[in-house]
This record gives sequence, structure tokens and C-alpha cells, in this order.
Amino acid sequence: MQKADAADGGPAGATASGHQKRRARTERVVLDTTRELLAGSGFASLTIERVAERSGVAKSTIYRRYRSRNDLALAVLLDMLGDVSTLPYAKDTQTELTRLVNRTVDLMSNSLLGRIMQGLVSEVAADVELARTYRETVVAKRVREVTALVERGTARGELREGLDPELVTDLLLGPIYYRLFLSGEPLDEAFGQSLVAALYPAFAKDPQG
Amino acid sequence: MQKADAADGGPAGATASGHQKRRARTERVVLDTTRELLAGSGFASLTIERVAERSGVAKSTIYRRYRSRNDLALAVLLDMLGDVSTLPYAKDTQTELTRLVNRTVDLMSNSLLGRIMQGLVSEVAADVELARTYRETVVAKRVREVTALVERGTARGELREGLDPELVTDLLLGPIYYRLFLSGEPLDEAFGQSLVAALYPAFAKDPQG
Amino acid sequence: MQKADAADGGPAGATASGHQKRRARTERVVLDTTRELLAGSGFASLTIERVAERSGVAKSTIYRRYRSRNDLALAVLLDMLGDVSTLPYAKDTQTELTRLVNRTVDLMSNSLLGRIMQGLVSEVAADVELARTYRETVVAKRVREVTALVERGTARGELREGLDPELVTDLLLGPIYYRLFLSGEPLDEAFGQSLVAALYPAFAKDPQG
Amino acid sequence: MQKADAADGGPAGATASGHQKRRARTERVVLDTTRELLAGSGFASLTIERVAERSGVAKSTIYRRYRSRNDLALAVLLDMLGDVSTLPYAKDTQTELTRLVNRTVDLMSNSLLGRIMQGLVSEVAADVELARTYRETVVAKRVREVTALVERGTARGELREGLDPELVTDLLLGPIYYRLFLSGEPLDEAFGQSLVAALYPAFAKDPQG
DNA sequence: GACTAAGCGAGACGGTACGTCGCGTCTTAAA
DNA sequence: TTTAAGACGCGACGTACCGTCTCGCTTAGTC
Repeated sequence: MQKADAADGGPAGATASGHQKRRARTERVVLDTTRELLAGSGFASLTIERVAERSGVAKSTIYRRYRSRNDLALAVLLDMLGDVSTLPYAKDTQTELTRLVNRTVDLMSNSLLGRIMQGLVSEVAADVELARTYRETVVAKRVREVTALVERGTARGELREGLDPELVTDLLLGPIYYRLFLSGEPLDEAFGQSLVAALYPAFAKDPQG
Repeated sequence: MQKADAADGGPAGATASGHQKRRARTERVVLDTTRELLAGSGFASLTIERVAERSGVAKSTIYRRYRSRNDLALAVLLDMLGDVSTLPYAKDTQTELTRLVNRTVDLMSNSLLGRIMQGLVSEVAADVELARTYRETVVAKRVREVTALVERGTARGELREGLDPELVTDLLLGPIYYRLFLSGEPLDEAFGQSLVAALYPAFAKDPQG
Repeated sequence: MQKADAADGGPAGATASGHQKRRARTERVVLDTTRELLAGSGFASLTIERVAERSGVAKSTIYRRYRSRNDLALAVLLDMLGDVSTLPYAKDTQTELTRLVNRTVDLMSNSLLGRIMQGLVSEVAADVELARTYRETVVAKRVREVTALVERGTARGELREGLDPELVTDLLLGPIYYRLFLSGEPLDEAFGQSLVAALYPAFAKDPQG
Repeated sequence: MQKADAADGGPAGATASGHQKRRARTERVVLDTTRELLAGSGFASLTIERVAERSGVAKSTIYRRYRSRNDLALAVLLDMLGDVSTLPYAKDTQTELTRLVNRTVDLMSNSLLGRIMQGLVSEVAADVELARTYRETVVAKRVREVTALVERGTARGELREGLDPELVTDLLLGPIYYRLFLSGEPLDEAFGQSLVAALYPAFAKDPQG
């Protein structure tokens, strides 16, 4: 995306000028329309042309904000992810892991996000700019969450010391995305359960526990 | 891909008719050219038009065999995968796992296959036909290998009983593809090592071993 | 067309060799199929490809006989015209004229011939070879008929002396084709009547008659 | 053609907006290029692709205006006919007829129009839309001219009363187009002369005159 | 009763143009 | 200043037929 700034602000800071309000309104319309299109006919048929047509926003206006349809789709993804969190606080770490995994599984299989991710993954993998944004926001966020979880677990004496949070993230999310993107095996709660059940011994201080 | 026939044969069986020879020659040229293009400028700029131009094979002929550029790219992928195997026989299971993982990591980071996978993943995720072919060949192959590995390990008394080969596959490959597609973290031997080191306790009969 | 010969004959003349019979059978099938296609969906969608498909005759076989779809369509036209004649013998010349005109009008509006002519006219006008064949057969035939009619009429004392049969042909047929091709005005018996009624004074020895 | 609007005007009427100027310029370039191509290699080898290439106007832009090459060719024809008229005012009707016929003969044999007509006639005969446009403009125009001529002639007492202008048109133009399209007989002034000479008695009040 | 040659079907192929879609740029005029 | 409107050049799409060519099979009449 061209801009990730939120609190850019005009010269006067808080007092949004009229122009800025206009910008904001336009942006909302565009993002909402894009989301509808994605929900309707999938990522493959997402088109700046169609977004312009259905939203009533001129094509040139959209191009002023988003460099490409990928940029736009990513913006929607970030917009949706704004609220969502996989915040997994619980009494014990295994439960926290289960919640984190199940929340992700649910997000990917039952909301628009799964479809968007499927459509966007190739672009993220190929487009450096896109990748940068994706990693700085989404990936980093997940790693932060896992890091917190790992630290908490270690402090509680439940998790082995020296666990690499990045690797833990790979292990927790990798299998989910592998199913989402490639293997086509079911993405459901049962899967989440087995996943954590299989992984926990690898993380636990006392595997017998 | 439109056809997966292997031992089709002419009316008389082994003797390839003239038509078939011609077909085969054309097919080779197309696949090779496509591979070159993929190596050169990546999946995003793969175009049937360009393949036709550079290979000297008419566009219509290409379309007679491959329904789309995805179909074609998948064909190249399968063509490349024909030889390759991750067959990981070794004395002990941990070594086998390490080999399997490292071979996959290497394939994805050092050969064309990584780029092709990056470009193709969204299409596999979206196009039902493509997905079917991909799963019936590539995914199934990997699962078969892992199944063999797991059975061997269990028989040796190294691995826990009742391991689900599908889940094991998810755990072994998921993290690799997650790095390849999304996180952008390095895909190298060190990663392979840590991956197996982290997972082995989860698979082993006696985690202490 | 490449060949208009009928009694070409093999080495032995009258005794059609087996090969020739085969040829003839194939030719019939092709012509009949072509006619059906023309009747069905019109000249515009006449295609060698389709003729081959529906007739079961190989494309290459068709190309061995006809150089193009125009060639083929003209062959059908000549085939149909083989039987047909506008032979207009009657007691008086005005009746003969009326018959000739009405027969032509009928042919053009009620049989396949009208559609074929509509589709073929541009090709005849543009393709020299096609034109030559068309003129040597169809046009010449009509002129011969009109010539006979004019001579008979003059001999009977009904028609003016020195009438140019070619011009008479132009005058009799031109208006019909003009309606068929361009003006779209109705082609019916009423039109035929008015046409002859208007022209007769121009041809008659004694216009008052 | 898709649009026949002439005095459409922008929202404000007379002042052509910038967009409209651009449109008009593009249109001129396309029509001129098409005319050149028609003059050069004839209707048969008229191709939207080539028009685009030579004119520098994009194929898509051409398709935005003209539905097909026929549509485009017809547009050129109408464009050329815009100026031309066969208005044949003279002192006596026979001269007027001669002028009208000779002007048409000349137009068809010595200008591009003849070639265009030859190429277009089949399409006009087959394509309903095309036919409608052709008839509403060209055919109707000719009929109007002939109607005026007939009325004048009748008022002068030179022509028979009750002549059907449509039939007169058929008789005057039919033979010309018959030669142009089918018979291949010469289209020259001599022919025009004989044509009128032959027809005049059919129209005249007093054939002896 | 096998031989021979014309006729044929099958089908792969290179090629041209089609008509469509969406891209991203640019200009203009209104708000 | 920002926007809507919209014309445009461009590249690729996937399709339809073209006309050519090569390959063996069928099928008569011949030796």
C-alpha cells in the first residue's frame, strides 16, 4: 500500500479539514465495496474497474490511493484485521495455544479472510512491497502474540526454556496455511485440537505433563 | 491439466504412431520454453502469448493441451517433480526426517520450484480442477513418503504409535511453505535442523531419546 | 470450382471405375451436407470445418475438391441450378416475361437459392475465379434464355426489333436482385407483375398493345 | 453503426466538450485509415487489426465505436456518401434520368464506392442491423431523389401519371448493381445511355415523344 | 487370392483475426 | 483541491477456422 499512516493529520492536527473528511469517506466506500466484491465472487474477479463502477468512486481516484488490486486487497485485509486479535489469555498454556490455533483456523475457514489470503498469497510471495507491508503488520503481530504467550508459559514453568517464538509461530500457523493453500484437507476444530495435541509435547518443559 | 494419461499408447500399444511422436516433441518444446520463462522473469509475467512466440509453437496448439497458463505452469511443475523425490531412507528416523525436510527446503529455496510454487499457490487454492490435479499428484506423493517413513519409524520402535501421517506431513511441510509464502524468514539448512529438532520430541516414542 | 467436369471418365470412358464411384459418393455427401448447413444457419456460418464434421468427410478430402468455402457454396448453387430452369414458353411474349420474372422471384424468395445468392454475391463480385465460373454458367444461361425469348417475340411481331438481350436481362433481373440484396422491399408476385407491366411497353413493338 | 447521432451535442449544446473533440479526431483518423485500406487492398482484406495498427488508434477504441468491420465499412460508405448526391435537375426529365443514372454508374465504377458496395452487399443482405442503417440512409435517400424527379416530370406532363417511385428506383438502379455485382458487364456511360433509352418509353406519358 | 494404387479418415500443426477485458494514464469540468 | 467522468493506448486473453501436411487404413478392380 502507498500509505499506512493513520494519524497523518493535516496541518492542524486533530481538526480534520473538509478535504480530509472527503478523503476518509471515499476510502470507506472503496474498502467496503471491495470487501463486498471479494465476498461475492472471490479474489480472482476483483477488479479496480468493477470496484469503481459499483462504488461510484472514479477509477482515477482509486488509483491515487492504491497502486494495484493487490494493494487494495491488502488494505481490505488489514482493515478487517484491525479489530481481530488471536489474544489467547487463559489459565494454562495448552489452552492458550488451543485458543490461538482455533481462532486462526476459524478465521481462515469461516470468514472472508481465508478467501482473501488464498487470493493474495501469491502476490505477497512475489511483490516485494506488498510483502514488506504484510510482514510488518500481520506477521509481526502474530509473532508478538506468540512471543507473549511463550514468555508467559515459560514464566509459569509450563514451557521449555529457550523456545524460539518465530519457530513456534511457524509450527502453529504453517500447518493451517498448508491446508488452506495446498492440501485442501479440512480446516476445522478437530484439526486444531490434533495440531496442538501433537505440538504441545514439543514445547512443554515436562512432556509427560 | 487436461490429460494425465500415461500408458495410453497408440492403437497397437507400444509403437508410438507418427502423430504421437509429433505431439510429444511439441509438448517438450512447450514445457522447456515455459520453464525458461519462469526462470527468467517469474510466474507473474508468464504468458501463453510469450510461450508461443519464443517456442515457435502456435498459441492454438498450446491451448489445445493446456487450458490456461496455470494449467501449463502446473504441468511444468509436475514435469520437474517427475524425477525428484524426497525419499529419505537412513538408519534412524531423526536422520530421515532431517533429510526429508532439508531436501524440501533446498528444493523450495534453490530451484525454480520455489518460484513456481509461489506463483501457483493462489491458483491452486482457487481453481478446483488445478487443485485436484495438484493434490492427486504432489500432495499424495508427499503423504505416501511420509506414511512410509512413519511406518518404518514405528516398526523400529523409534516413533510413537498411532501417528497420523497426514498431520505429520502438515507439521513437516507447513512451516516450510509458511516461510516461502508469507513470513519471508530464511529458508536454509539451519531452519531445517531446528524444525526437526523441535518436532522430533513430538513424534518420538521416548521423548528423552 | 476446381472441376466442373462430369463425364471426365477414367481410361475406359463410360465405365466409371470404382475409384470414381467413391469420389462421386463423397461429393454427394459433401454437397448435401453443405446445403443443409446453408439452409440451417445461413451462409455466414458455413464453414469447411463444420461441413467436415457433420458429413463425416475429412477436411483434407474437402480441400482436395474445393479451394474455399466460396467454391463449395458455388458448387452447391450450381448443383441446385442444374435442374431448375426459367423456361418461359407461352402463347404471347408478355406472359412469357411474366413467367420468367415470377419464377426467378419465387426462386430467390422461397428457396435456399436466395440465401445462397445473398451470401455469395460479395464473393462473386470480388473473386475473379469465382466470377468467371458464375458468369460462364449462371449468367450465360439466363442470357441464353432471354435471347431465345426475345427472338421468339420479335419473330411473332410482338417485340421491337433490335432489342439487346443483355440489356433486357439487366432490366428483368436487376430489379429483383436489387430488392434481394439491398432495398429489402418485398419480393413477391405482385412485384413481379408490376415489374413486367412497367417494362413491357419498353420492349413492345406497339406500346399501345 | 452503433450511433447515428449528429446534433447530439454535449450537455451545453453547441460547445463541443474536450472529450467530444477527442472522439471526433479519433473517428476521423479511423475512417480515413479504413478508406485507405479499402482503396489499397479491397474489402476482403479489411481487418480491424490492421486499421488499428496503421491508424495508431487502439483496437479497443475502434470496437468501442464500431461493432464489426462491416459496421466500420458502412460508416466509411456513409461518410463518403455524405457529400455526394445524384440530384439531377435539368430542363427535361429524360436528361434528368440520364444524369442520375450516369452519376450512379460513374460512382460505382470509378470511385471506391463500387468496391465497398461489392464487399458490403452480402453483409447488408444478411445482417439485419446493417441493413436497417443502410436502408434508412442510402436507399431512402435515393428513393427521395427519384420521387422528386418523378413528381417534377409528372407535373411537367412528361411522365405518365401514377408511376411508383419505388419501382422506378428499382428499374433505374437494379441493372446497375446487377452488372456491378454479378454479370460483370461493363459499367460505362454507354450502358447508362442505353439503360435510360430503354426505360424512358416505359415512363413517358407519350411514348412517341 | 494377393497386389497395387487411388481415395480417404484422422488429426497435429502454424497461423491470423476475432471480439473482450481490464489495466493504468491522462484530460476536462464540476463541486 | 479533490473528485467524477470518460476517452484512450495497450497487452493478453481464449476461440474459431483457416489451409497444410503426414500417416496409415480401406477398397476396388488387376495380375
